Amino acid sequence: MTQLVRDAVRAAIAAALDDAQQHGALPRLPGAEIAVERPQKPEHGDYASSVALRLAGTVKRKPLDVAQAIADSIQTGPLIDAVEVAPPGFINLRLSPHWKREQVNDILADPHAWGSIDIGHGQKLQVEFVSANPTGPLQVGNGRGAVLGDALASVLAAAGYNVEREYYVNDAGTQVRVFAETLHVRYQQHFGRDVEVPAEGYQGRYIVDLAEAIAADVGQQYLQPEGAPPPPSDQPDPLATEGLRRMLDQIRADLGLLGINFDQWFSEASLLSPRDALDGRSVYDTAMARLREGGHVVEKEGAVWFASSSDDDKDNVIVRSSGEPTYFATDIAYHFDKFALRRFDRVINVWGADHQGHVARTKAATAAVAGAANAQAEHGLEMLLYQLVHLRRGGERVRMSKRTGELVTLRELVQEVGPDVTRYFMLERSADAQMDFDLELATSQDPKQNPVSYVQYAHARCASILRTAAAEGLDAPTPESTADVQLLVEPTEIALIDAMLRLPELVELMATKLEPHHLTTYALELAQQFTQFYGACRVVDPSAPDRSRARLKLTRAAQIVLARALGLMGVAAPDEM
RNA sequence: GCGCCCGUAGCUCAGCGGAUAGAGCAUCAGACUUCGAAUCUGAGGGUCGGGGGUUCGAGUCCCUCCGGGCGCGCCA
Repeated sequence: MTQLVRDAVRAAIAAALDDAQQHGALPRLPGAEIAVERPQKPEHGDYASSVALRLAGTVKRKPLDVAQAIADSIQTGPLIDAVEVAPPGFINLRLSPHWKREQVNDILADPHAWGSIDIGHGQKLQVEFVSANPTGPLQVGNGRGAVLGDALASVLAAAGYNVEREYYVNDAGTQVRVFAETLHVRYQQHFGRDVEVPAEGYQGRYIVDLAEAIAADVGQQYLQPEGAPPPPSDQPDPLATEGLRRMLDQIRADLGLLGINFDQWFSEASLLSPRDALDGRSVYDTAMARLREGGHVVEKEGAVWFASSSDDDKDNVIVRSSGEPTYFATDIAYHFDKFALRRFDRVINVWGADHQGHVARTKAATAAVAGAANAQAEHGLEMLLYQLVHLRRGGERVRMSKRTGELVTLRELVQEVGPDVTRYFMLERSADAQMDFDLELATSQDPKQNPVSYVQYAHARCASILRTAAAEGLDAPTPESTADVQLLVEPTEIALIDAMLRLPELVELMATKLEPHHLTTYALELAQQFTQFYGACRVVDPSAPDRSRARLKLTRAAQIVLARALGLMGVAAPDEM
């Protein structure tokens, strides 16, 4: 776990501000927020604060004077080496190079800890993502949610949360019924019966394949007598169950190809079955009872509605006039389960932007149904929306729909370009950015020109240098090594250390704002800094063994941090390419 | 019509209210007897969609217009 350097810098400035007021260099002020940032230009130091610019107005002094008064009181020491004031009123701080070099030893001391911080305090946090209906294979668009959710979960774990990854399996409701009907038709067609897929059924080829695979394995055992009426929907349907099981297996395998594994596959249908812990009632019934008791339910027009107390939303139907619950109703029960029964402190649902209209009502309903049992239900639910992926093939837009059956599956994409490129590409853009995925471009892309290979190459090169050093008989850069990191004085060496030092604060930023896409930019910059160091500094040099051993430590540290950045993205960190 | 998101270099996109707006790709010019050339060095390329406003300071915040995406009470 790493204490954030920025916080130490901020504390030093706060103390200086306090000190300047005590000595009368500045008038008494109400507590001001101290903004600390990383300047873009190296000549502006490692950290900068604009606090003087903000205060100048209220104390009616020139910004530069205020900055100077604060700067004069900043204590330099082992961490802060120099303080400068720059127009129009910035305070620029430089960290001690000696301290920076020592951080290399810290990175080596606990390779798995670098980049881990503790803003989560072990709070129980769930990231729910993908959650695509198990009525068809995953699409390219699902891949974006998959990659985003998985990287976010990794980032939050690095930030000190106790993270669970969950996939909500919609194995109940309308879509499953349509899936079952279609599957029955295809299954019967396989045995030569003259039946048609209903108009609202799934037209896709994959469901024919599924029916044939089942028929090949089990024969005719699910065949109903010819012309028999369809079984009532509340009866178990062995063919549908088998079909769903196989679809889920395929989804699980597809996600496995991307290196994504869930802790929990949560069944929607399980919300409807009785539970001993709830006195034999289902989660669904319990949640609905809570809603009624809380006065959140109104009945009108023959249906049951969730009465919104928020201005953002209107009333929404939870039980249709037909008596059937809506998707929203089971969703309320699901979130009741998350907060009231499983007691998560925070839940982040990663949703496609087409679900934007559900955000307000789901939050309101969650607070209403679970707020009494778990206060976190009031504000602990957040939705991370990602814009949908538009596929193109050349200039042509590819329309996707499970129902019409024109599909570009995630599996096809991953098999074509590989999991690492898929993940990196999906992660490169912010969730808010619309994304065009040109299949022609993606599949023809020269791997040599891919940013992900560049980063992986830097990692592999670290490994290669370490191998060469071992062959030359130089001792390994272990934490016990007596190599002196203070010999790292070249500009490219310090720049590389600077890049490594940024990771903990980046993790904090990503975890706070739920923005894992910064990882790609960071990984690229880190790889560039390493490559520049490599170009400027000979590491394995028998004529200068002490310096070689110091640079080996730096190389090993760079490998560790590159591996961590790649690991958070879920991208492989190979020792050879 | 209303709500959310987007508009930044030729292309794809970063950019926590701060200093001369960045990267990758593409283009052009150079660099391998040297630890991995899947590399490096350099160059060109921008009225940050338009217009107002707030601020010491706006690509970033507010208003408005234009363009694109998604959604809008008994689908999921």
